[in-house]
Amino acid sequence: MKSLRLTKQKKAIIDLLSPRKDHPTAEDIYSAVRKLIPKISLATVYRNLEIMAAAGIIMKIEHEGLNRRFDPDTSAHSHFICVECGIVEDIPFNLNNESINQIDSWIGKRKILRSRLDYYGLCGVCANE
Amino acid sequence: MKSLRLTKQKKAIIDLLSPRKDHPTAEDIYSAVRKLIPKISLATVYRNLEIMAAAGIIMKIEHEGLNRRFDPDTSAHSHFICVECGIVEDIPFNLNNESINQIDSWIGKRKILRSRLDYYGLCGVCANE
DNA sequence: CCCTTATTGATAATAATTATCAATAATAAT
DNA sequence: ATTATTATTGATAATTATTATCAATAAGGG
Repeated sequence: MKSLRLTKQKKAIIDLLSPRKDHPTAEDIYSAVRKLIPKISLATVYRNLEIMAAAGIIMKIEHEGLNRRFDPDTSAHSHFICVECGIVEDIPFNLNNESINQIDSWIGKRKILRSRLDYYGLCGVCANE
Repeated sequence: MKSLRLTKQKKAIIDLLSPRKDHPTAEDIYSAVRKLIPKISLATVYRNLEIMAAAGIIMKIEHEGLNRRFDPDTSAHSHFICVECGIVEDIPFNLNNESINQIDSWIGKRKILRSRLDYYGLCGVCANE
């Protein structure tokens, strides 16, 4: 009977990620959490981020060209990715379900678990250049 | 005046990719094209795939957990990714623009270049297990 | 044909993530 | 409580996909 232990490492990672809106990478989180637990290992950070993502506590987000990032907001929402500077912004609207309904007849035996709608472009700063 | 030369390597890669519906990786294309040009280098395959994707001749597709794949179909279309076996299927419907319109007021100075709507789930085969 | 420049092939380098494994910490059993 | 059991950690090695390097080759223009 394996139990999931909420270690001080996991707690520190969650506490650190929770308030953030900037979708940090594992490396970002590592350098931040090191201020609290200097001896924490990068592997532990990766490991626990994956475990917590699998448990649905946080969300793993992967986008073209960028390395993996993590988001404390697990609700269905879209991201805007600047192709110039790589910033990832939340889009404050939910993905509408029309496209999902549209493909109903195509689905057949397939089972759709989730969808992802993302936007790529230039952020406010990069658009002025 | 740099010109883009359609070398026999590029031609072989396109000819090979064009009829395929299975979204092969660079490695897949490499092993296939080696039957035509045994001495072709993996680097050449990667290089030319990137060049042709940048030129808009083919499309580069990147999805969570999978390595980069290439698609001869450059039209806007969604993909269905099986989280079990990793197969990438085309969804024969276009992304509707409603979600894009919905975020108009949020856009501000941002410039949206493209969007991507993908579905994750279990394919017909994997759903029966 | 020669000259210039793009492209190739071979290989080294990079970089992010994952695996390994002995040491440690947490919980459970006695 | 003390010991036994099991999960987790930290350190580091391994992996793997992709990118960079660079001398050699090939292509096309004049």
